[in-house]
Amino acid sequence: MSSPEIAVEEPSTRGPQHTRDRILDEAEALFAHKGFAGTSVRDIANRAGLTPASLYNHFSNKDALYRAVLERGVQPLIERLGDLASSEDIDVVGPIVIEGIMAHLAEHSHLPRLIALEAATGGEHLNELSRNWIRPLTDQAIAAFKDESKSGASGWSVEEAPLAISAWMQMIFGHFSMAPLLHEVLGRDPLSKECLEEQTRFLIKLARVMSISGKSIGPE
Amino acid sequence: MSSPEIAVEEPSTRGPQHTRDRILDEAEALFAHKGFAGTSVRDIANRAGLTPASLYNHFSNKDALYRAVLERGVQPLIERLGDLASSEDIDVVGPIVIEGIMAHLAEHSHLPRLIALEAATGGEHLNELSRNWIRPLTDQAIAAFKDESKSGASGWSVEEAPLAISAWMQMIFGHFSMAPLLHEVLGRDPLSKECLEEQTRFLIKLARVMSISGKSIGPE
Amino acid sequence: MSSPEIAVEEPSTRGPQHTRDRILDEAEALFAHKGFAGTSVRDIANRAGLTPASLYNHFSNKDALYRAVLERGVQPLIERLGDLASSEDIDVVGPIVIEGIMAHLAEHSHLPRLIALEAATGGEHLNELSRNWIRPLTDQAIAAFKDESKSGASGWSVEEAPLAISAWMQMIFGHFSMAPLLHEVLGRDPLSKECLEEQTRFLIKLARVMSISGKSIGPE
Amino acid sequence: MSSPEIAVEEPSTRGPQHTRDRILDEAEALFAHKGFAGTSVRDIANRAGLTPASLYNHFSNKDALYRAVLERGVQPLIERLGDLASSEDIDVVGPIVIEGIMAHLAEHSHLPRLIALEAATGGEHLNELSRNWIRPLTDQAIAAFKDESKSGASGWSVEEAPLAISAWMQMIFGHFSMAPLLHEVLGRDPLSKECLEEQTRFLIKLARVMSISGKSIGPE
DNA sequence: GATGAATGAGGATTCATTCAT
DNA sequence: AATGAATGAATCCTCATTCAT
Repeated sequence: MSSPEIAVEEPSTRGPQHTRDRILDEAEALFAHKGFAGTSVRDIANRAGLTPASLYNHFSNKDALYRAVLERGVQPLIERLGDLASSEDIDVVGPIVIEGIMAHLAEHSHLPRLIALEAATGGEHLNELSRNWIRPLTDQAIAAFKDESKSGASGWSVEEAPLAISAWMQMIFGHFSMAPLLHEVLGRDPLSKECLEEQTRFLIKLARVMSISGKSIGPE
Repeated sequence: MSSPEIAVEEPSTRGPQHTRDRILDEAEALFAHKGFAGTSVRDIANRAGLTPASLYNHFSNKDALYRAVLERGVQPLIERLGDLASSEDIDVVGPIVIEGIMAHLAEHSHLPRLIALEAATGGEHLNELSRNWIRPLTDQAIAAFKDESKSGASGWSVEEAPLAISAWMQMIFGHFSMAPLLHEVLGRDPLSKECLEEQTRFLIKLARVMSISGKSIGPE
Repeated sequence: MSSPEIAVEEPSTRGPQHTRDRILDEAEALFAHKGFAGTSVRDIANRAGLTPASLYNHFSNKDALYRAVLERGVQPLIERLGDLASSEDIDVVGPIVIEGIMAHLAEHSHLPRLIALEAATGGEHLNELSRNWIRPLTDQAIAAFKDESKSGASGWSVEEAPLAISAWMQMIFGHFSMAPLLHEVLGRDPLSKECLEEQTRFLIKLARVMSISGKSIGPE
Repeated sequence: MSSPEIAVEEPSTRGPQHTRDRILDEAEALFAHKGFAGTSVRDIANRAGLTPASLYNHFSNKDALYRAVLERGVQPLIERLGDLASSEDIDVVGPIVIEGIMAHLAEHSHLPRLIALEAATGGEHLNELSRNWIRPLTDQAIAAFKDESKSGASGWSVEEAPLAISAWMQMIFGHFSMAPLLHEVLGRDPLSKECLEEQTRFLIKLARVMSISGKSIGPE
């Protein structure tokens, strides 16, 4: 139940760095490591250098804290993805998007785990999480995929769009959310710089394979 | 914290069907839905028609119960996979393996969620889980992939084997472990019969695409 | 909480040696080591090679078992003491009584601890314990002491009889009931053969000192 | 299991008198009456006017609480004894020491019972109890006794020092630790003022007898 | 903003005991 | 005579939360 590797992001500014942020940092790390139920308010508070009672000066609830963590973490991720994806030429943009996502997730590796936990358990916040954040994104991606498949260039049918997007989501998120398992199974830390680069290259290559070769094959 | 949809597998034979199995059934469902920490022994016991105290006549611990759930669930899965995968012609076997896995997971959809939770949190049992069950499987799959890539047929290099296997793992497991999220995002239940069939067809097609077209492209 | 040194008296006749006695043996040892509340029926049963349920075929409750232990242990002790003490010439008998008591207690060292626990806590059974067993004994001893002091030989007054008897009781019982503490404090095991012999000699000498020198001093 | 006679030391100042001390008071009384295992945290808390949960704001453990009780009780006792015993002329000081100890124990009669329970069961804390508190004291007493016996004045040999000290310890502590039993057996409350005075006089007399008459007798 | 103290609800687990087999 | 399974009550302790200071 111990998880020693949880790093304090900015230990330099211990006192300031606005308490609220310190709480959010620790909460994010703990929620990602132990899930909502497995994380105690006391743990979060103590790690942030506070009494549990003091924490309630900043967040009204454990639940509100959790939501705040989710929002603070997910919002910029989504924005970033939105920025990256809102372009035209998929062939050109694809690699850039993939690289961008991977880089961002690498720097905020708690998030995919957080989302994976929510996704698997169907937690209470899954609803707003999916409605507010993820759904807009996937809708956008699905639309883009459909555009391309309609043009007949890819070899994938329009109906396959959700499946393809889902598959990509899983491959990208999975690399981070299952990092502890992959580390044990593959013998390498998926979050290490080189491993991330490899994975990024692999995904880019896969994207190319999927988009090009679909043509020459046709539906089944 | 709501979990209305948890089904009792065989409500017909309430009394018999040996208590121990009833406990394991309920525990599996609850652990998969709420995680280890989020699941109370009382809940499991009550659902199995027992007092918490009685449950301790069958399992010495919440932890031991969890391990038993894991083992009972994972072992046949792994065996099944092993059986399926131990054959020769990948082009022929591939689809069969994929169909087999998908069918099995569909019938035991708690497992992927259970594993995803363990994988994300790096729980205490992750170690034996990976060492005893998952690692043998991935090692086998990686070896098979390497064989094929060495023959030069696939267009993938030997070094990419772990990445590919990892990707496949995530796509297959992800479909189940993120089912609640996908349900919300895509508007369809990933566990519905038709959705499963589509997904299976999609993965088979993707496998074909990857193995054939890799050739005509080469490394990056 | 472990107490490894608890010996099984007769491991030769494991099966037979009438279960009931095996239970009593283990119960005596455990009650003496951990007190009534600190001893669980399960522990006793398991040590006796039984299921707790089976134990209830021999004793109707934990309490009845405790009483049985007390009785089986105390009765022969008291009888022995009674035999020893029912003689005339204190100067001659004294040493024999002391030796006898010490020898008996040495062989049943659980008893003094058991009694000390009851005595200190004023447990529920203290009443019958004192009324039925101890009181008759002390009354007898007090009477003997009074006889002697009346004769003017000892230098102790009649009123001091209870105090003297009490003191002797404490010295003799204390050597056994505080054995664990004395072991730590004095660095020697009070139950070892040589230590017992020393203690016996010391007490005999003390008895002589008390009975003789009282004369030459007088009441304060 | 009944313990009707437990007195609340200072019921006057119920609210204040710092909660922590109230807890310690009640815990001391209960531990002494029922032993560690027989005392429930709930009981202690309720008697101190608290919820069990609140008690944990003051002590992290039942065990920690027990240790605190032991320390708070034993420390001043030991200090007192140390003060009393650190003087020169045994013939003069002896009575003063005995009176001092008896008076102190009379006012803190829980302690001897507490120690007797630990001593009899060889509890987990016996080790530090003996090492930190009791051993220093007995060592000092033994040294003093040896000094005297070396001077040839007492008639006791140096080797008998531990036995003598042990005997005295048992007589003094025993009077309090076996108080409930003695009350039943002797028909008088050993903690009553007159009984205490008698016992004190008796012990002083006994000390005189031992130290003086030893001379004229010699070793056996 | 921070905290010590308080608390009701609930956590896992053990207890002594029963009963059908 | 022995046992596996069941249970209500009690065990110690943690939880999220509140409130006066």
